[in-house]
Amino acid sequence: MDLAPLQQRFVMHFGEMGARWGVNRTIGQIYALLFLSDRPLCADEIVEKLGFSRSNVSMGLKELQAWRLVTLQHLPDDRREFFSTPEDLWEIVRTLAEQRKAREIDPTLSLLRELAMETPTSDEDRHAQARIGETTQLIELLTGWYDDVRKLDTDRLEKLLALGAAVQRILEVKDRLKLFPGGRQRANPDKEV
Amino acid sequence: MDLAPLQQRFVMHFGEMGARWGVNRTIGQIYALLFLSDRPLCADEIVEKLGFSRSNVSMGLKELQAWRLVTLQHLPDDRREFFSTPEDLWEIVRTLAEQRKAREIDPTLSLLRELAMETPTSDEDRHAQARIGETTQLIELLTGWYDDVRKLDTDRLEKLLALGAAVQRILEVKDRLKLFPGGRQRANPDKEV
DNA sequence: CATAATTTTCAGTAATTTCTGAAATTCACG
DNA sequence: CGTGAATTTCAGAAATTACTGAAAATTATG
Repeated sequence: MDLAPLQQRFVMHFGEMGARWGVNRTIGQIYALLFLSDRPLCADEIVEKLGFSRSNVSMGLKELQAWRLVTLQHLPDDRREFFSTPEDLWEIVRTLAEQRKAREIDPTLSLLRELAMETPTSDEDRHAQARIGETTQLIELLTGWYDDVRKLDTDRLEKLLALGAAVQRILEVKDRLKLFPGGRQRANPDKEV
Repeated sequence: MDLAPLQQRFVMHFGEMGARWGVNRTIGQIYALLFLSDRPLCADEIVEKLGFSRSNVSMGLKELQAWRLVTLQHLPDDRREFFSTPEDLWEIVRTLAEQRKAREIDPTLSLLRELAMETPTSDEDRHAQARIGETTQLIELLTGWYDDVRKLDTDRLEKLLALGAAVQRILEVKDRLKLFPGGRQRANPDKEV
């Protein structure tokens, strides 16, 4: 491996972490390398830097493209394919969230919904189904929230995140305004979201 | 395997999914079984239901305890250990988030902070370090938000999630109130959270 | 403290996943 | 359309991870 110590440590770490994120060591390292690079790299450069076989790098890049985590581009007067990651970190976060949802959450949710339709055959089944129903609701709440916030532009999203729990205080103010009116009144204050 | 079809499908699915969540098939299935069960189960019952070896079940339960995802309890006049998952789904979500943060995010964050301190030895290094710095900031923003919302009680958390992007509209109202005052004014409106 | 029920450990094996090198394929360009 | 540079495929090897059974350790109880 031919890398400056700083980059080496980063790349190694993401190799290990890759495993926890549904990709293998090779893929984690390739991604980390491209992420740090100040220019697109071609497959042979990656082979050189990381010491994997050419075919392994080829497969890794394929998978990273399937995840939409790297993009392919051509340089003028060069037949080779060059790869890079987005400059914008938020774009990366959004892609990761999108892909993980598609791979982990969506299939689970459709199974849960399907199971919730089945007719239970015993008390045990009835309990299991109740549990499955609760789980479905909770996941729907979480993914619904996600579907909402992902529509926000980055600037608003950052502000919202920076607010953190403070948003809660603002909501309390909102509620208090409803309880002790001074301005316009809602028709039915009990009907909470 | 000795399970009603409904439970069987659920258990199988979480066996596969377990792999994506940092545990293996056995552990995913054991957890799913306990999750659906209407009463605590002992190791031999799990062996019976899932068809794994006794030792494998023992190791799986150990790991689930390390994750704090199952709790051990004793029944009166019975020497065996019984296991169950929390009734409250939110408790489960919180535990999962806590554990994944501790296993994936925290080690990454401390490495990134360390690397940000190193002295770069080249232009390439300088670019890499800038990227690492950006990443650190972004992760800090996300974990800061998480640290805030996890302190909310379940009721408030659910309401906040249900609001979704609508919270954005409320914030806009808040901003407008600051810009066109009518009530009490903050001392220093620029000093945002 | 002896016993028997229960749980854990661990060395070896089975299963799975990752990785490689050789061969096949693709593709731009003359 | 032939050439050669670049990429991909894939069968098998290597490495890793999961699982088992036998033996050891633990623990409640008489």
